[in-house]
Amino acid sequence: MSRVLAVDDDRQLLRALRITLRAAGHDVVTAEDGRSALRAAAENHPDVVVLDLGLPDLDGTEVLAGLRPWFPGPVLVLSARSDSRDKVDALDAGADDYVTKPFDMGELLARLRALQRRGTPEPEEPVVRTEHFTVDLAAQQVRVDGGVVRLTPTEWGLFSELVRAPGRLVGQRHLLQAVWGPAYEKETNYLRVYMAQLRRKLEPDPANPRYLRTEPGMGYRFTP
Amino acid sequence: MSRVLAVDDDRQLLRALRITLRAAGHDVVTAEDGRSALRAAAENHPDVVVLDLGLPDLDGTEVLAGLRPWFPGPVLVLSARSDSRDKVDALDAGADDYVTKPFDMGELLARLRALQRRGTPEPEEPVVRTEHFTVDLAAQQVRVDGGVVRLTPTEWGLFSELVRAPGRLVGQRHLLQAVWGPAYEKETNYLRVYMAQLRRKLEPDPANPRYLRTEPGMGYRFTP
DNA sequence: GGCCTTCTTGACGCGACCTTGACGCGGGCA
DNA sequence: TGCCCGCGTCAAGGTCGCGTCAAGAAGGCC
Repeated sequence: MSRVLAVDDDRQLLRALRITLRAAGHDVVTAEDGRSALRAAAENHPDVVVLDLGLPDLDGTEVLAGLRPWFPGPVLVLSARSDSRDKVDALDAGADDYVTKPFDMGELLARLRALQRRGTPEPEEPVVRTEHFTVDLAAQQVRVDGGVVRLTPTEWGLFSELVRAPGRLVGQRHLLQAVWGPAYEKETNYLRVYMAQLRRKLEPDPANPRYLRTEPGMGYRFTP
Repeated sequence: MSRVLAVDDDRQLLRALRITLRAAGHDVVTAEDGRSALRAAAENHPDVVVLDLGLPDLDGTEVLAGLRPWFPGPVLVLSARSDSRDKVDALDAGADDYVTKPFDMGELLARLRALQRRGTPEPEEPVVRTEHFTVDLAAQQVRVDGGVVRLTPTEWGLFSELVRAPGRLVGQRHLLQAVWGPAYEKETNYLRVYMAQLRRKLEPDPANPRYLRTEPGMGYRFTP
């Protein structure tokens, strides 16, 4: 989902962080001291940083100071010190959140979610364009020559499955299972009927399909 | 500097908050329960909200749910409960930070600074206009041809869910879960009844809906 | 307590969608 | 050359989902 740089000199905690973050779907990079943390951040371009304040070589605020001028993403600070002055210093040095050890992993993940929610407002706009039509996967809408074409639920299920794998061959078993369910893996005639309908609605020349190609004996392929 | 809405039923704490925040240069608005908090937020358009979870009338997450759809700014939650589950729930409900009572005022101010420093990346339009009516998401009000049209709570819940995703298809399961709760995911007849009422109130020609379109078998779509 | 609004629930007709079967065509193969 | 399998096309039947109406239940306000 996103790349996290985790910095801590406690190897056991670092291992726990790596496992937890990875299980939550993050790509994890680690560092055990301040200098390597700054180097790792510059090299790997993480989306978010989890930073322990008590590092052996640099003070936590120094790492923050080295990070902040160029790193725009959220920084969550971990610390064993619960004194308010430490929190204020870290937050004013550029940290976005401050969690005192020991902490609950679920809470850490929730705070990371909250930070990321604010950080990246729009993840992406999945729109696929071809010469003849455009497909908006988020809005579930297809336009042909500017006009909106309505697809039935089954048609959309089949079509979106193909559009999500542009240029790639999608097996008929995979399509049948994705749209109709595992019990229909043999009903290849369904595919024929609905592919014909899709071509009639979308292809400029339905008899000679250009975008929705048949791979005999294998499956179908969407070629933008 | 900026306008802060502070919500707490403890008048003494509320007074301390007002004094501290005002000394830090903020414009302060206060509320003592959930309903007046939502009203005050809609009327005063604060930049940031400090919200106590233990309110007498509404659960804290309900206030968050009422706030989040249209309020883009940061929300800092105060609570006497230090259980991790409470924190995770509040953060996932849309809170940006969670501070347990008792807390240090300096830390609270530092956390508010950190939240405001990150700013509000979502400049979401609180007002949606069409040729026939205008929707004010903040004030929860709809005007048709200049006249105010009253919507019942359920009608508004359904309608706002659609307006918040203009042009996008919203699945019936999503709508049912958002308005009635997860236990009602199968009651599609609710959708039919209330969509008919909304069309009767808003559409110029309810028999041929122009803005609230049906996508058979999938859901509904608001097209501005 | 009585009135009003709002929500829930059921029934019914209609149209669209899914399913199913039949047929023709073309390529691979003996 | 004749057969067979896979694909495309078409049409018809049955089912399902949607819109509509109305009546009963629940809750708030005077």
